[in-house]
Amino acid sequence: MTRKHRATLSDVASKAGVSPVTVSRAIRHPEMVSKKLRERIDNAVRSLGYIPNHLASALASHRTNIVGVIVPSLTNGVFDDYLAAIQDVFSLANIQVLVTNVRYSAEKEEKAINTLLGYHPEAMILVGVDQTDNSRQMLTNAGIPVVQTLDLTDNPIDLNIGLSHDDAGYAAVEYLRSLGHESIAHLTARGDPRSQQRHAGYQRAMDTFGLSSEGLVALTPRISTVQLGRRLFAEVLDRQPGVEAVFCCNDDLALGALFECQQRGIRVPEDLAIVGFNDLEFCAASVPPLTSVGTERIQMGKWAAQNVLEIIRGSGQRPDKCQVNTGFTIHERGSSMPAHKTVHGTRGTKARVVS
Amino acid sequence: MTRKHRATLSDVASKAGVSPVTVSRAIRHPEMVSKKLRERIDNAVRSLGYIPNHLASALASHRTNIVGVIVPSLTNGVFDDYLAAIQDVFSLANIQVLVTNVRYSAEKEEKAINTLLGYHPEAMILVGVDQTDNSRQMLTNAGIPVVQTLDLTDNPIDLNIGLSHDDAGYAAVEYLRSLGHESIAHLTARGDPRSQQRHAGYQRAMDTFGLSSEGLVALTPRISTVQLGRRLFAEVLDRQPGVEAVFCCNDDLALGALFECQQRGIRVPEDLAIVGFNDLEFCAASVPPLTSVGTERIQMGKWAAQNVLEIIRGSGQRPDKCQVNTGFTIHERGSSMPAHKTVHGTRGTKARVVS
DNA sequence: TTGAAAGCGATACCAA
DNA sequence: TTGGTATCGCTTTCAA
Repeated sequence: MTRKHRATLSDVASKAGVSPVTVSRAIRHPEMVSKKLRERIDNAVRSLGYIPNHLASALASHRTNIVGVIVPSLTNGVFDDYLAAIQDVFSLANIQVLVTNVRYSAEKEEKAINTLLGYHPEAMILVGVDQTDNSRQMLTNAGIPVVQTLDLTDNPIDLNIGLSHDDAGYAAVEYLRSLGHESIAHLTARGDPRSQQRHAGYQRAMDTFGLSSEGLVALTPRISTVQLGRRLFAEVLDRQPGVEAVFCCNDDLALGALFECQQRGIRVPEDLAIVGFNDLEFCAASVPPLTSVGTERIQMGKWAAQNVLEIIRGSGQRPDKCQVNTGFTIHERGSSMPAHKTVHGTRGTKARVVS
Repeated sequence: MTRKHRATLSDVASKAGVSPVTVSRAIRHPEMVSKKLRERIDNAVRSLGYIPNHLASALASHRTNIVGVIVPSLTNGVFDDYLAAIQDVFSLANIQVLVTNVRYSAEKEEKAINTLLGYHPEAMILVGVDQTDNSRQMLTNAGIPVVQTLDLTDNPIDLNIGLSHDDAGYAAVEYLRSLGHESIAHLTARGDPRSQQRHAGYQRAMDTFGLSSEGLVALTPRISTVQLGRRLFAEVLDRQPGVEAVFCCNDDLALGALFECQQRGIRVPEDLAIVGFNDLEFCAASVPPLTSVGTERIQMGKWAAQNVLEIIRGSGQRPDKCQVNTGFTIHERGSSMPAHKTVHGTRGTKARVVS
C-alpha cells in the first residue's frame, strides 16, 4: 500500500491518540514518556512505517546531525580508508556524513562547499590546504569547525592535521641517495597539489645533493593510473637509459614503473630502485614488493572526526592542539633493497630507522 | 566577521528593502523579478554571504533535490566510476547525491535506507538485489523510484539494471575450457553476493563440463586484496600443483595470483592461465596483461540516474524498459592467451568473439 | 511585478 | 508525565 504522502508525526499522534509532542518525545527521549503511551506510540510508528523527517527535525532543533566531507578523488585507494575512519567515528554519534567528490578541482570544491553549507552541516572536513579565497570566506562565515587534513599550512582555516609533502618528497630522494643512487627519476601527476609538493621536495633534494634532474622528470596532467605509470617511466627510460632509481608520486605510478621494468627485463632492485607513495595494500604483494612512503590516513581521518565531535557534542572545548603533524614512514621493501627494515620520519624533518 | 547565526532570507530582504518572497523569487526564478530589484537583492546576498537553507527550502517545496545511493564498498576500484557516472547525471540537474557505504552488510544497508529515507530523497539507487524484507518494505512505502543495479532479479522492487553473475562465472570457465584447460581453479570472496553467484556459475560450468573442482576452490570471508589473492592461490598451488588455470572473482585476487606465479617462477600464460573480473584499469597494464570479465558499470550507473531523472523531473513517465540486462565482456589478454582478440557476451547467455 | 498569509513537519519552551 | 503554542527558514498560493 502506498499512501499519498508519507506518515508524519501528527499521523502517528492521531493513530496513538496522543499529541504530536508526545510522539516526538517518545522517539527522542523515550525515558520521558510513560511506558503505556510509549508502547501505543511504538505500535503506531510501526504500523504506519513512520520515518522521522530529518529536514523538519533539523530545521526546528538547529541540530542537523550532518557533517560535510569533501574528497578530491575516490579512484585511487587513498581516500577509502580515510573516509571509512571518519564515518566510523560519526556513525556512532548518529551523525550523517555528506561526502562530495570534487575530482581535484578547486572550482568544484568551491561549489561543493556552497552546496554543502546549504545543508547547515555542523562541521566540515576538507582535504588539503589549497582552498580558494572564496571557499575560505564561506567556511569562515559558516561559523562551524573546519578541519583541513592530509597537508599542513601556516595559515589554517581552523583545525589542521597532516604532513609536509615537501619533506616527504625530500626524504624519499634522501633515502635513495643513501643507497648510493645518483640518477634519480621522478614521475608525478600535476593536478594534485600534494603531488606537486612532493615534486618540489624531490627537486629540493636533488639540488641539495648536487644532482641534476634533467630529463629525469615525467609528469602528466591526468589522473594517474598504472598504465600511465608505465608510459611515464617508458619516457624516462628512453631519454635516460642509465637511470638508477625512480620516486613516484603515488603507488599506481610506481606499480606501472615496475611493470614497465618487467616488460623490458630491467631487474628491480638490482638495475633499478623504485619508491612509491601512499603505501597502498598492493605494495606489499607485488614481486618484488614496492618500497613506499606511507602516511597516517586513517589516523588523520579519525583525529579530524573525533575533534569535530568533541567540539560539537562534547564540552565545546577546542582541542589542545589545533595543528598536528603526523609525519610519514618509508616502508622499505624489495623494490629498493634486498634487506628488510623500515625508515620512519616524524614531523617530516628527520627520518629515522624504526626497525 | 562571524555573525551569531547565518543570514536568512529575511535578512537579505531587509537589507535589500524588499519582502522575503521577492528574494526567494530572485533566487529561484530571476526572470520573474524586475532587473532593478534583482540587482539590489544580488548585492545584499553577496554582502551578507547568504546561502539558502536547503532544509527549509526542501521542507516548504516538497522538493528535496536529494537522491540516495548506497554502495557496498569503496575500497576496490569497482564503484568509483559507477558513482561518478551517477553524480555526473544528477549534478547537472542540481540534485545532491547522498552516498552511504555499507561495506557488504545487509544489516547496515537496512539502517542506511532508514536514515536516507529520513532525508526524503526523491529516488534511491541500490547495488544488488539482496535487500532484506524490511528494506524492501521501507523502499516500497517510500513511494519513490528505486533502482537496483549491477545484478538481475525476477522480482525487482522497481527498476532493475544489471547482469547475471552466474552466467558470467559460467562464461569465464567456458572460455578457459575452450582453451583446453581442465584443472580450473577459483578464488572467491564470500560476503559479496555477486561473487557468490559467480562462484555458483563456476561450479555449474565445471559440473556441466564434467570437471572436478575438488581442491581447486579457495575462498575467504574477508574483503579481497591483492595480498589475499596471493595467499589463496598459494593454497591452491600447494594442494593441486597441476592446476592449469584460475578464475578469480575479482581483479585484486587475480593480480595477487599473478604475483604468486611470478614469485614461484610459474609462467603465465604458458604454465597457467589467469582470468579476473571487473576489468579494472590495471589489468591492461600488468605483465602479462590480465584477461578479465568486464561489466558495464558506468553504463549501469548512468542508466539508473537518467531514468530516475526522467521519472522525477521529466514527463513523469516510467521508462519503456524497467529491466535491462547489460551483459558482460571477456577482455582477453596475455594472461590467458598470447594472441589478441575479445570475447563478448550479451544477455549473459552466449559469448561471442568481437574482434 | 510585488507582497501578505498560510503552512511544510518537527522541536522548544512553558503550562497544566 | 503530557500538551499548547510559537517558531525554524523557506515556498506556495492568492491578492494587489
